[in-house]
Amino acid sequence: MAQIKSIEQVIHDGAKLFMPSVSVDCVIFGFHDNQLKVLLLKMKGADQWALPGGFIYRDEDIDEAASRVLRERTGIQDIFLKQFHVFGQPKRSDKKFHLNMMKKDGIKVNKDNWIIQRFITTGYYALVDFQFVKPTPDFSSVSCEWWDLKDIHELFMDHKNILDRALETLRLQLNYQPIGYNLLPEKFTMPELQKLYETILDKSLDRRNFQRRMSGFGFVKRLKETRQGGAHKAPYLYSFDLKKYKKALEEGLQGGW
Amino acid sequence: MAQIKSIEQVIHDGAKLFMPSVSVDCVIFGFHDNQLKVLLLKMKGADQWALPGGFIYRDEDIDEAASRVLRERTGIQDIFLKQFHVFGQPKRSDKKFHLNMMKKDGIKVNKDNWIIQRFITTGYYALVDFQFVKPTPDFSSVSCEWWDLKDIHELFMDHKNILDRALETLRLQLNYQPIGYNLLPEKFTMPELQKLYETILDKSLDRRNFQRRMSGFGFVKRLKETRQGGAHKAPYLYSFDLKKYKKALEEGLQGGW
DNA sequence: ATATCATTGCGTCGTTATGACACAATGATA
DNA sequence: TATCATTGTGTCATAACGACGCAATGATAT
Repeated sequence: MAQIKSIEQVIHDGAKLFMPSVSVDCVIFGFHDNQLKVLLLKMKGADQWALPGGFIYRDEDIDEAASRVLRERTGIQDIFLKQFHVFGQPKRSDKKFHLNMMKKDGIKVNKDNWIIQRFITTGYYALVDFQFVKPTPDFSSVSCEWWDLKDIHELFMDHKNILDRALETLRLQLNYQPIGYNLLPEKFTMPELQKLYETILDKSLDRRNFQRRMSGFGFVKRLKETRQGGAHKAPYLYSFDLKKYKKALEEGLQGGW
Repeated sequence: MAQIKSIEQVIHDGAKLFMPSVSVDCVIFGFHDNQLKVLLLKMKGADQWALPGGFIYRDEDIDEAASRVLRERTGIQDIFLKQFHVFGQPKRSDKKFHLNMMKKDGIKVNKDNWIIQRFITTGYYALVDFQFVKPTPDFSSVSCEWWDLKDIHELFMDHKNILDRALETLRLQLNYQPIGYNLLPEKFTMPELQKLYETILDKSLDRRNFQRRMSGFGFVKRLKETRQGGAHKAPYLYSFDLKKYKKALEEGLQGGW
């Protein structure tokens, strides 16, 4: 499984290497400066941004394919990753657009080539610790960057729709998946955790009730250190008790937000 | 899009009609005699039961393909249907098994035929009103029957795994999807609704607290009729106020079970 | 040095929701 | 007519929740 290095290679060898008709797209979430971020690729030959994606090798598990894409784009080995939806409308990819894009880039491709057939894609969302990511573009893109969630309005193909669905899934799974654990660094403050919840839920929460409830769950432990350097009172640092966290999530955190 | 009538036809025309590599499988839930039921197919040429499934026509939405499978197996037009997971392990289908099965059935198939390639399948779960279903086998099966959930132990390929995942999804989405509405007949009793919840959650609930809480949500309305014919006190009939039900589900029913 | 001020940590209070259980009403069966 | 499983309604103590008060902290301004 040699890594793909050019569009030409995909066009030439794709049909042989990969499964036809199927792809994966990844919504990679990070959290930094109290903002939810998404990793995007700027595409070659078009002034558009896209979600990182890829194809499935003929003998590769689809989850492993997504995991591989994640590794290649972020440099991180073990990443929290979940499927959330299959996007299978016949019109979701625009053949003419693809052909034009490649033409611009000086690439010749036959009209019945593997790459411009209809694809059904499985959407994955991933949660990463922002600080460890080394954004790396792939063969189809010129750069790979973190975007602030609120600044993303238009994306390649149906990728904005995919992103919106990922966010919706994140919201629904907040009580069932270790979302805080995977998005935050090992040590974090209660206001940071709250801000993460508020961003995902898109609503503000009462600071004191949030603290009480979160503490009540019993899976965050307060450390003896405080976060220094802020302009005000130094808040305590916390970390997750992963064992207790996962146990609590199995049943689902009780109550709504 | 002519309906497929025989295995021979699929083998012969499949590659032309359908997308390669992708399929759908449906876990069709019903509720009858206070039991959760699943619709299964008994396969030709093998003493095994399988989930209803199908392929995706080259110009068909994947959700529509699942919907079509549902229509053909149940005779019902509008069915509640949700994707829940993609099963994409390379080893999930066993080429040799398929070849043997067809051999038994006296069907010749080339080793590189479309049908025995690797398939990635998208699992859907469907909720239907038991009484309206007319179970109908497809080209690959000799019969189509309702099975009691608790009697299903082994299925074709990885279908038992798919079923288990569907059930897990049902459990997790109980507070977010109109599951009661779609599984129960228009009029139902509170004990019936409770039994449905208990079956899905696999735990018993206090009758009186269940009634209080369910009434408190405000989307079940008590009718003036009672269910006659039972051996004991005749319970009141209820029906859903669909508008209020859906509104409540948007935010998710608060609290756990 | 001292006052200012946003932020943090901890607590109160009234209301509501929850789990556990009691008891009377119903209506087919014995 | 008595019996009995089942249904409808209610009680009560406890826990959880939302809204809010207030003092402690520590960087910045005066």
